[in-house]
Amino acid sequence: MTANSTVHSSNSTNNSSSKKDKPAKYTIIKQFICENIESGEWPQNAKVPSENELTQQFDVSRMTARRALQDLTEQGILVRSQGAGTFVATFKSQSSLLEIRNISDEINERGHQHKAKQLILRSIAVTEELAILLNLKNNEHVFYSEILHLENDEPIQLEQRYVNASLVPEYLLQDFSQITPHEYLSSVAPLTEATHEIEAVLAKANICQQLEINSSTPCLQVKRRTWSKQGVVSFAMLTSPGDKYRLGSHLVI
Amino acid sequence: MTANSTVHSSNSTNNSSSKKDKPAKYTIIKQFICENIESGEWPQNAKVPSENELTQQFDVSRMTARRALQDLTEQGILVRSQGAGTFVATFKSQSSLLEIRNISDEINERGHQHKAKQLILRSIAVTEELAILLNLKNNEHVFYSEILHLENDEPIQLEQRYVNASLVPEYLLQDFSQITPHEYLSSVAPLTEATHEIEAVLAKANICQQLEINSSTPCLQVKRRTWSKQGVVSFAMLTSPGDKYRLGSHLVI
DNA sequence: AGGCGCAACTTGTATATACAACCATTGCCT
DNA sequence: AGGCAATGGTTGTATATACAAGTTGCGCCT
Repeated sequence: MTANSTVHSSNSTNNSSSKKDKPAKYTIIKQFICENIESGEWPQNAKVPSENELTQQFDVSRMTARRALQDLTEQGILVRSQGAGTFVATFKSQSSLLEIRNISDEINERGHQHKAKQLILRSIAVTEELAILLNLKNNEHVFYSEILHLENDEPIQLEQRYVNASLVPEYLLQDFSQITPHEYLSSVAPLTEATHEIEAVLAKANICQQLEINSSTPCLQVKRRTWSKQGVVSFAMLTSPGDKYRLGSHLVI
Repeated sequence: MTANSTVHSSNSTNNSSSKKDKPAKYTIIKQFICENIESGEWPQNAKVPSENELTQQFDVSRMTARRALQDLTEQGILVRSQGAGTFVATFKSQSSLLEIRNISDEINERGHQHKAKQLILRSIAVTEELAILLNLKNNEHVFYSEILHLENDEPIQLEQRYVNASLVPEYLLQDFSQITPHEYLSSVAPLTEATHEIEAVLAKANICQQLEINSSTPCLQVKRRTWSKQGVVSFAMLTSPGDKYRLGSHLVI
């Protein structure tokens, strides 16, 4: 059992600093540039230091300075022109589109009444597809909830949600007629990212039954994956009758 | 398919430009990777060659191979994990709502061929509804265009567009089998803002006929109003069969 | 059989260098 | 004065190298 020597295992935390938060050099340069733009020091169309100037200023190689400029260009913050220089972009694409909204907020904003009917709430077996969607590793569990949202007592949306159980272990204890899954998840694991796929489909028979529509009604189906810092939190499939519900978004370019 | 004189392929003419197009080495590697993914050779989650393997395979330096992988990672096509390798991303958003995109670019990015068929292009009478939508004052004219977009010769989207004639007086002179309305409007009056409404509907009979679908196929219908500095430039209604087209978006919060 | 550590591999960061392509300005020549 | 060529500065592409940091799996040892 090798109890003789103090097991200075590789995990001995020999690091003096509490966290190894030493940022990369190019991130420091990026911050420097962003701060100057934020503060208005460098207005739109202003010329920013060239790669060589940054190289001297920060005592880094040209490729490092270049990477900072390149990253910010890909973010749409800077514009580069071969031979001319690098400039602050004129349109700062602050794409505030598609904030992830709670359907209960939406309904309330219309002055209508929102109710939620919890149909299913349980742990389920992990299929291969689910493992990919939620980016699961071995032996992680998945919770499943099915909730019907009502607007003035009319079905407006069926929410089928798969949740990474290891990230949200107490999901099954919630009462989703009191709080929506979206609200609960946001409180437990704040969102950092989301992807949507939007399709027009004919819903399956069981969904049609819940939504009280006939099988030929076109439905808007949104598949939404949400991330927190820890990883993929949940995958939700939201189905709404096309004649009762629509999506809206506003994009400022 | 009736051979139509107004049909324009933006895929063929674009790539072989008159200039000498010696592509950069890293773009060749990117193409190689994309082709393998497109063809299904490398399915989702498949491991792609490491930087060192690409270095040998293409006889380039590691930084060049790296750039190819990096670029595709930033496009969301690949996923990289330090120590583990590079893999084909599980989710590739089909189109982004976060930027207002040209359907021809979308189709070309999928490696498919885009054609546009101009059905209608004329001045129309101003209804009250249109006056509200386009925020018209007195005696302003409206142009109307109807264009069918084809992906690999299959109808993919019907674009019905109303344009503020006083802001874009030369709209009727354009040939929209050569340039999409979106491209033309962007060049004349750069966008500053846009709103979308997304619905699932059953399309009207004449639209179904153009899209070559039957009347019970659910369609995704996007209504888009776009602004320039001068005001509302155009209102477009984009109708696509739900079984051929979907919208995607990626939102970083 | 099981746990542990090490080695091999992979990606991340960083430097130094070289040349090509492009832009804007300077200054010369007509 | 006007046109044109040279020049210096800037970004784009590419290579070679080095080390850090993370993952995986093999194999030794207990």
